[in-house]
Amino acid sequence: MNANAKPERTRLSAEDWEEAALKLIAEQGVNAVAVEALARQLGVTKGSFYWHFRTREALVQAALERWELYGEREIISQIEAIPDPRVRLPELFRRVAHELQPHRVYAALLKALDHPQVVPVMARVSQRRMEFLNTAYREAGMPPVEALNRARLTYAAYVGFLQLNFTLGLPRITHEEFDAYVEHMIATLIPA
Amino acid sequence: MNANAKPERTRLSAEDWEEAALKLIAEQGVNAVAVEALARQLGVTKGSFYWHFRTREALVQAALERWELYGEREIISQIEAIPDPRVRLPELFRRVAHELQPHRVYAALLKALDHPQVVPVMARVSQRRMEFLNTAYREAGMPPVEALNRARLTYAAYVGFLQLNFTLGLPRITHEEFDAYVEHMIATLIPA
DNA sequence: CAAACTCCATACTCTAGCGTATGTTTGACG
DNA sequence: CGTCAAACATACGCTAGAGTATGGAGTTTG
Repeated sequence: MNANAKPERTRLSAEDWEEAALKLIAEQGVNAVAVEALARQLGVTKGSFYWHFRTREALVQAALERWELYGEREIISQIEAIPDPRVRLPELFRRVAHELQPHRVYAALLKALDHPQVVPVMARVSQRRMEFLNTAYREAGMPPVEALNRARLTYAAYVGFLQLNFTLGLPRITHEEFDAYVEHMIATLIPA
Repeated sequence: MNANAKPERTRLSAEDWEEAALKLIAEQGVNAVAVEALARQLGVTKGSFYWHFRTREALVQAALERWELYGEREIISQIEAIPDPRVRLPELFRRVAHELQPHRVYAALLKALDHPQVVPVMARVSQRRMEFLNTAYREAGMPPVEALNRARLTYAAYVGFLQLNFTLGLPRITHEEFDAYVEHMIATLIPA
């Protein structure tokens, strides 16, 4: 409950605020990003905030852009390193399934789609990921039109899963059940 | 811009407020449900509202329960009337795909999943629908475990589609493309 | 070491939106 | 046609949270 989560840096930068905002978004959603609350959490007051940002909206914007920029480099590059295209997709499914931490922000943003600022960011990110899936399916030997639809379907299933299991806590699925579900997805959505 | 959208009923009931709230939810989300704004829209003032409801929260609750109760009777009963189980699923897909009006509220609630009141409602509704899909797959001849996973996958795809195309306005899909996508879903998710 | 800039505290204003208190109209019914 | 309760108006209080004004402490630089 204390305000000293971070090792008590003496002075803050704009990036510190953005990181804190992102953390708060992941934990409590975009609406929870209030300047005074954030300031308390960082051990300072509003006076600090309004030196770094002109408005609250500016902070949210900066945090979202930061997430869009640095948030998803890892997985995609890891997957692209896999030579055989036919191994790539199942591997992608399994890795995404088992590293659910990076998806926290994405899930939080999904349920904050009221907010006008998050819509364009999510649109861009989702679009890029779907195009990645699209080429992955084509490289696995699927004809173009079918690949596009399959990419849409796959990504919709991903988004829907986040909503149904992260946000809604539908009847808590067990680990074994979850693994079985993932394998079922692979069997259903990836061509033999 | 005038306040006389409805044929100017002299006096209102609680149900009128609930309906208006639902309409507002569908159009602008749950957060837009403010009592003074709603009152203006109905041509009255707050004084009326606080006669019918004890609090704003009570209105939202009543509106959600109303939606949960009366909102989805039609489609399911229509589908259950189809005798052949193997025709049922494709038909369900196509009808759901082409009557996107009733899904407006569901989509609006999906992006309002911050709000604590909507979570249990959405959990119940989603759960029921997934169980409906589950039995549908079993009756179509699919083994139980696979049927359950396929139901999860199908419903996740549905939810994700709403998010990606309603809320985010991803590159506006054409009618022909959309029909092709639906047929692709049917071919992929429903056993031959 | 003094000027100048960066970072932050304190104290304030302003607005939106919920809720309350209390008076006023309408309409059904004896 | 008077009565009483349902339905509404008006005016107010209250809080949360964004934004402002201003001054001071800490750090860098000439």
